[in-house]
Amino acid sequence: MAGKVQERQAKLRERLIDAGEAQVIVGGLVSMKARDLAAEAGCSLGAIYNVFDDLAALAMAINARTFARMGKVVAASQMGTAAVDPNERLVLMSNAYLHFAAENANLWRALFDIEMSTDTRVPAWYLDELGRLFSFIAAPLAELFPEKNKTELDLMTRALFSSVHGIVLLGLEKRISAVPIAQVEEMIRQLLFQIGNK
Amino acid sequence: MAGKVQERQAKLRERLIDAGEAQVIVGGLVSMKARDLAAEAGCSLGAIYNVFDDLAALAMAINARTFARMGKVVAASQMGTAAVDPNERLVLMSNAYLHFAAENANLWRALFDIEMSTDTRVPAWYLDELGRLFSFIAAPLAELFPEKNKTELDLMTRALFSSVHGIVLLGLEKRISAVPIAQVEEMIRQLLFQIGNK
DNA sequence: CCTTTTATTGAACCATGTTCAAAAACTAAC
DNA sequence: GTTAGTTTTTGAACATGGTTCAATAAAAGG
Repeated sequence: MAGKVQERQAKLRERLIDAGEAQVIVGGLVSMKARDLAAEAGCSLGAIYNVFDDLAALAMAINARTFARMGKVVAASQMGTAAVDPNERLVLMSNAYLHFAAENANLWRALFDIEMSTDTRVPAWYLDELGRLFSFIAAPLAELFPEKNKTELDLMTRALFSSVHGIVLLGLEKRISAVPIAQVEEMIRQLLFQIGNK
Repeated sequence: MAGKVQERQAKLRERLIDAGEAQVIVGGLVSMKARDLAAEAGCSLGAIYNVFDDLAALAMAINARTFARMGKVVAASQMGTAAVDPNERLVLMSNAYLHFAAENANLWRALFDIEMSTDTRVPAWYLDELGRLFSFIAAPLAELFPEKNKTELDLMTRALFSSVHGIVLLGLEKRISAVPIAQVEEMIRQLLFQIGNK
């Protein structure tokens, strides 16, 4: 049986991702410790490094899961809304983003905690997922601004995503701003309706 | 001489902040190591802990400097612009913020790297500086929206700051978006002019 | 001077990511 | 089934780095 090792390692990978995810949820990325993971996943300390290059790689595997989950949530917010006002579609999408971030605060933060730790390139799937997110935004925007070309729309899409991201980011930062979720929603709604008002 | 020790410690504090700041500039907050700081500041390892509770406290002292410097830059962008169109004033301010962030990337990032590390409260001066930043934004906004009350303006101010912050944040994240500064400026300009268009 | 108090020091402690020589498990050949 | 070779797994050991604290030095008081 050639695939026996592969399979066992795949199982271990899974268990480590599970354990890591659980830990990130309760204590954030910084609380994810190699020895705890090994204990939780029922493997030796070194075994982690048989299936992941380092803990950053494990963190990225967790991020892949989170990103996929978030993608589904954002996509779901647009299901059957083709006829809905584009502005309102953007609000629905942003609220989906906000609520995902609020309900998965530590996992969501981990998504954007990749850069400073290592100097490896961001993996392709990450940029792909981000691209998918952007395309969700671009669709209603294209309806709102049919006169804009691809480049202009692209810039606008990034600007809008970044803006909503910023509002969610600082809105969830209890330490700094401490705004209730409903107010964050209101900020997003205001921003998006201003944008739509040409 | 009673103040002799105080004075020597104050000098050491200063040297440590200098050394730490220099290190953050070149390698980010994570590259700031206790032993390096001691060597650079010409003191023993333990001496750091005579003048700072821990490295997080030193990081905060560096942040205090950075924040003050940034406050000056933003304030300067508004000097003598009382007669200028409020929209344009917001653009000037945001561009000042953007350029400060771009030219002081690691120091600027350190400003927002306080929360996850420790669970101590954000110091008062930090919230004060942030409040000052907000009030700079609130002034042109109040001109643009004279009908809004204090609460509404406050919400709008936060939303706007967060939006610009988000655009700057992701715009500078070379790893993720890789947008030239001029395009980031363009994003901010578009956003702000949309906001002003009632 | 000697004593007491205060400040400074850096070796040691602890936590934690990562490695790698040795052990274990597995495979193939006979 | 046994041996020899190969692959996988292991966890003790290493490297790094923040923090502490007993020991030392400096300062103050008498």
